[in-house]
Amino acid sequence: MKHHPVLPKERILETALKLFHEQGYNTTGINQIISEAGVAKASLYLHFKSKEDLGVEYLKARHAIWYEQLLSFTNESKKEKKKILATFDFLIDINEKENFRGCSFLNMLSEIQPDESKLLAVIQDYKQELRNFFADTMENPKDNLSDTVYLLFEAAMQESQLFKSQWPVEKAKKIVSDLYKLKYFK
Amino acid sequence: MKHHPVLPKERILETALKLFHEQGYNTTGINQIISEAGVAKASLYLHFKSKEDLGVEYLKARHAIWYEQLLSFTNESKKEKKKILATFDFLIDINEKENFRGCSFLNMLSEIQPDESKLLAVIQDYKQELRNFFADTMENPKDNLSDTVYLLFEAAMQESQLFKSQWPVEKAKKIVSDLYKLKYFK
Amino acid sequence: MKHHPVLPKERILETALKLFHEQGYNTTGINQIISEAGVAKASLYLHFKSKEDLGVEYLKARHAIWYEQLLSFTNESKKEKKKILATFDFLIDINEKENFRGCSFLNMLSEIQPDESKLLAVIQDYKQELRNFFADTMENPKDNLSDTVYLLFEAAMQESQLFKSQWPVEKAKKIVSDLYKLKYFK
Amino acid sequence: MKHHPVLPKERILETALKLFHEQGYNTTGINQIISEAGVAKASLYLHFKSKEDLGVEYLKARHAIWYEQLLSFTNESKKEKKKILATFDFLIDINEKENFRGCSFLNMLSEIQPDESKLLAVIQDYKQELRNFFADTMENPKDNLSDTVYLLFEAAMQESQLFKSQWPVEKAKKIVSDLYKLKYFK
DNA sequence: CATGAATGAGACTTCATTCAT
DNA sequence: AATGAATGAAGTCTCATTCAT
Repeated sequence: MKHHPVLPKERILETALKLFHEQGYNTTGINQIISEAGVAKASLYLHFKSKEDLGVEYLKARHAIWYEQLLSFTNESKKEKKKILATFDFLIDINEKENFRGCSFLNMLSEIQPDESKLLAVIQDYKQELRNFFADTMENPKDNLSDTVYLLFEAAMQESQLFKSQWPVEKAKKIVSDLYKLKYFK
Repeated sequence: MKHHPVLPKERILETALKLFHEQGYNTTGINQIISEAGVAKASLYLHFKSKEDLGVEYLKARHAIWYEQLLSFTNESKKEKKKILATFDFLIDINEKENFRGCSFLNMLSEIQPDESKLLAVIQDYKQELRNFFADTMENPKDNLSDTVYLLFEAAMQESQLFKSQWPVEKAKKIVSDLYKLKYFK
Repeated sequence: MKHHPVLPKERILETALKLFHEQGYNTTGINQIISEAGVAKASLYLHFKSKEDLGVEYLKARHAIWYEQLLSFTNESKKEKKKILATFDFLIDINEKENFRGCSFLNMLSEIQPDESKLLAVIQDYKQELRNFFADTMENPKDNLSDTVYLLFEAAMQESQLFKSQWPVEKAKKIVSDLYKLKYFK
Repeated sequence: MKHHPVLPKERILETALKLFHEQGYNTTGINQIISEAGVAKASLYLHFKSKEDLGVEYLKARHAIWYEQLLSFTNESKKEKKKILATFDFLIDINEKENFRGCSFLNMLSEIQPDESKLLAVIQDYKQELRNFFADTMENPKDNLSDTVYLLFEAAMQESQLFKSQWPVEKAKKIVSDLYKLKYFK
């Protein structure tokens, strides 16, 4: 646990990234983080004002990674429908790689208290960004049809975590595909 | 804190019902529960083997209440479409009454660890029951179209908790209504 | 755990006999006893005034069993030396059967507090009885030579528990045998 | 309870040394230790991983003190016989000073469970060291005669704790003295 | 910049005992 | 004679945070 090449701050964030996602925010204690990061306790509080602050940085880092992966899936196609359907392929991929741990942001949402408003604001921002992504990707801006996809996407993530199965993703993908055929999205 | 009229076991469960739902499972300690229930600590462990066991009983009680309320909304109509749309009215009602605390079951899902398998099993059971409810309510059994509604319903709950707003429910309800008009559900 | 043929009081004592000896007095809780005996908690306090009282009854019952086994070994011979040496054979036998749990009385001695005087008195009585047994078995009353055997016997029990090995018993037996040859015991 | 001069870790160990020896290991709770040491609970767990670990440190510290006292008694003589007999004088002294609390190591032996293997290993080590001390002190290595003394020494400690009396020590000492006269030890 | 020591508050669980039925 | 419910006290251990160095 000693003499890592990277800086303490990075090690802390990396470790938090792993543990908060795998075990949850409340379940992961400061002690486990510093122990696995190989860092002194005071060092954590030197770089992060509080656990909530570390939580915020965790969400930021997680968002960056998550979003990049999403784009790498959607950027392979030019057509709207293919781009949209590719988002569900991304979910299948991440479910497999991360063993159905679901959405980091929704998971933290369930854990936070009313007084942890910083965390809530960050989560809302990133989810709004995802809504915007779907809206921007879909050509027809009329009537927020993109939210249909957004809601199905969110449900797919949540339900595959719940049932530890890919069926919700596959079903959501099929629903979206059918709706395209039905000209639901004009 | 003394001389309550009801039995200790009931007081414990009632208090847990309130606190687990309002504050979350991990955030709510055994001490707060017994203090607010006006009961000795050993009394809790007399009636519930562990906190996880109390959590299971909480989910059972919550399910009973929740499901009854759902049915009271859907039973007001005879027609399928109206029944289905009424489920979203139920969400709007409960969001308002409970200040957007979202779904007890999904919230707990985010908090539990792999070793708390009893809790996961209970959550999965109740969600499967909800899936079955939609399937049974919708006449056309072909192709599990009912899961479209199920997924939108789940997303509506989750997203209204996230944004502290009714728009996801209203949007989901409109989507379902439009799909009926489009003959999506045959 | 239900509908045993024997009386509750007997079941409690039998269970305590097993558990106190195997696990120790303080380590064994009242709850485990009643659970394994299949008896209500109040039933225990109906038949035994307190845990200490149950402890006293345990020592009595244990003594009866232990002493009977000891006599069954010594009664096989008529000669003093053979009788004495047989006591060590008894130790070897009981060590094997009970997996080196040592002496119930000395074990409890280590656990009791100054205020548990009833237990101490019982232990002292039974150990004095053992001293008397050696004194009565050995013909020559002069100078309490029997205490040499008593002390070696006690040490053999204690040390075989400590080292989880029969060597202390075998060594003690050999020492006594040698002393006989040396005419130490006249 | 505040502003003690020595470091918390030392105060904890000192207090444990006193309480474990006087009251026993299981009977002495962590709460009493920190209360009498004037230290926060978390401080105990900062310096000692668990109660068992504190128990190990207690045994180490106890051994150091005990052994030093033993040597101070035996080092006063050059001759083997006098050295050996001095060990029993040491027992008489410690019995008096410590009010017949017996041997810390044997007392803990009676309390520990099979899963507390660290403690058992430490106890066995120190007792083996004592065996070696007798073997090294006695010139004639033939036939492990030193174990005769070791066993009598152990019994003397145990039995004086049991009977709250010096007679077992005095008797053991006399036996050893007689054996020297008998040329038992060659 | 980095650290190990120290802490108050609280986590979950079990103790031996009593009481009303 | 027998029981299950109820309890105050205590059990071991961990929480997020601060401070002097």
